[in-house]
Amino acid sequence: MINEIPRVRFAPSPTGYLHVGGLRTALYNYLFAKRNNGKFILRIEDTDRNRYVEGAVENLIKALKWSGLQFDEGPEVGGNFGPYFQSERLDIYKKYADELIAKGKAYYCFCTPERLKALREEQEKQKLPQAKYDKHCLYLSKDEIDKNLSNGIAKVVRLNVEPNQVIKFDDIIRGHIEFESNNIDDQVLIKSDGYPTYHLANVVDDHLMKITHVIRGEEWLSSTPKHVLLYDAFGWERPNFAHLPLLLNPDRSKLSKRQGDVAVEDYRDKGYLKEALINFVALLGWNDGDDKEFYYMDELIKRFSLDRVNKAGAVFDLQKLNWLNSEHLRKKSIEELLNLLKDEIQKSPIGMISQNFKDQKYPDDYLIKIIQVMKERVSFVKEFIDTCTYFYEAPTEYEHKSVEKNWNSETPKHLNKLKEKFSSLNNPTKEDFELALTTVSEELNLGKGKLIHPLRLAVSGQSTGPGMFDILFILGKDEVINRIDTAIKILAQ
RNA sequence: GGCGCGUUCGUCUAGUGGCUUAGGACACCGCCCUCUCAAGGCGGGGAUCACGGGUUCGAAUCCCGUACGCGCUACCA
Repeated sequence: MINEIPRVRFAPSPTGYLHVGGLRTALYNYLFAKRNNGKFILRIEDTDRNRYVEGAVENLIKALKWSGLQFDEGPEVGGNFGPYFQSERLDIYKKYADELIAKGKAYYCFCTPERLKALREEQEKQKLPQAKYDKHCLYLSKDEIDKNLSNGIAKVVRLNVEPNQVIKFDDIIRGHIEFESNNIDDQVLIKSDGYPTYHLANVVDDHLMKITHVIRGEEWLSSTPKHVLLYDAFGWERPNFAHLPLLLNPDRSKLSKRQGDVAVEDYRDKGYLKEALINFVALLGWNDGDDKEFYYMDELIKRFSLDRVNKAGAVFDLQKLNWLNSEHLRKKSIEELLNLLKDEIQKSPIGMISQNFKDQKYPDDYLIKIIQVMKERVSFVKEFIDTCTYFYEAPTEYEHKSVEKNWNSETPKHLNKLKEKFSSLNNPTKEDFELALTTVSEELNLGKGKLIHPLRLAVSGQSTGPGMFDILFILGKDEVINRIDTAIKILAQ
């Protein structure tokens, strides 16, 4: 055990998408593995045939890869401990279930769903502290069992929980925990369709796959004693357990679909950077004991430790995610941003932008200028487009409030004057534009602001944005003059 | 109902018995900067550390109880 290399697994059931809570669990497993030179394994827990979803595994793997959580063993990449789909390991579970039955640690149960239901109702009526299976089939004679078996009567295999035991284990995050076996049901291990339940499958697989640390959500804490019982029944060494606090909705219930987006894919599609999502989710339940909040994956790997994982659940706070997204966006190089922006423009639903891009009307150096002036003003890549569409298309409408405030009967005259001055410029720089405007303001004996605001509105249609001379420079002389002309025409109406 | 886990500003959290008049971040508010919007800088409000008892010279920190929240309680995972 001492020099064993750590092996951890992320074992989701394929529900169709990767839940952000699952992402956090996967991330902590991944970080733990990388930090300790161990292996990160992906295992698909697809033992519920009623919940089969087409394409779910592919989506899951895609989302995991997008997030940067590359697994060392699992579907597609293989490994020495496969298969990594539980649905392909049925014979293994059967073998171990048989072993348990032989040892008297498990038994066949032929009770019908109807009997079970009636039993539960009866127990409820009697106000028994907890509803449990009554071990009826444990006391079937050998002959009865054989007869039922040979007659093909539907059966399950149940764990034989001995009463009056105290089940103890240690959790890395929560410390020592005890359960009384009297509170633990004779859990079904093999369902009547021959598939195992989670409880059997995860124990068998974790043992066979040599998992050293079981790092999973807190919702599993209550069933851990069942797993412990299984390890003990098999005579296997128990792995270390670490039960992570839950991710919560704003109302502090378990994070769910009904109260917002829960799929990693949702966040990806909304334009969140994977770096930001990872950074954010890492901080939901873990910190390094200092004030650092901005992390890249490699830094997380260096710093992560299960000892510093919190016990209490954490609310998924979008505002902080947004902030981290803008932080990560700003740290990106121009080249990276250029590629991200180009991807985004192709998808742009605004006006002719996407088509113009395909017609190569936005050369790289043009986009780079936009990025340079907008970088400090955006939180999402798409905002390089939709908060400053005027860089891509001439404005077709002008912000109403700003029109009222900044355009008046004098404006056409001022704009004309500016147009004249700009016309005389030759390939003007930002400074040339500024000098020209300053000159006009002196000639007109007006404060610069009296010209800047109306002009900003004329060329951008908006009252907010980067420095106005930056806008002029990026648009270029001809475009600026065209837009001034348009504004003058509109003002004449 | 039973069992388990949890509880520090609205949110994420620091804090592991004296360094704490409980620190940081997000969000919010104000000021500065300024052609606007951001960014940045400065400042502000905001936590009787769930509550009640102990232990101790001293407790957010240790113990007990209570309350509240959450999770589990399936032939789901």
